[in-house]
Amino acid sequence: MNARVWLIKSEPVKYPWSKMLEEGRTFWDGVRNHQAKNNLLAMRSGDFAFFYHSNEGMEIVGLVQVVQEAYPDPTAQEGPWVVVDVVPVASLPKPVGLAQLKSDPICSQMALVRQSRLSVCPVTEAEFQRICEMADWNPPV
DNA sequence: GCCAACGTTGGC
DNA sequence: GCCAACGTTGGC
Repeated sequence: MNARVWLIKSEPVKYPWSKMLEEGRTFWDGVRNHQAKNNLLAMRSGDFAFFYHSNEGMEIVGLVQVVQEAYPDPTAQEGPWVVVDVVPVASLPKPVGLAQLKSDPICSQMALVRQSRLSVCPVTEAEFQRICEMADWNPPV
């Protein structure tokens, strides 16, 4: 695939996957970390992102697609913060938990695992394939 | 509930 | 410019 793959985190208490499905489209706000912001800026329309539940659940539950590239965060008073717009693509048949990722030779090297506080991180092609496999899912790409 | 990782702030 | 103090995130 040409599109790149990312992973975005959300606490289910604040914005669960069920709400993403319900709303159909949202802007991804709240990023206040420069590394995460740079990742948002690097996203292109058509890129995909796994949707990860942090804190509670601690698992990848779905895939979204970027439909609007970075623009200023409407919820930020000031600063360089940006958001992107995403739409849900699919729920994973089997969510993939953090423990599973950690025990997998490919996925244990993920930015998600190595840098637990980074809320927007890149996913490699190999990691993407492996996660789809673990999720019992054939990506429509 | 605790703690590690890490970013930010402010004194010097 | 360094570093201690502190706040936040997120896993356990």
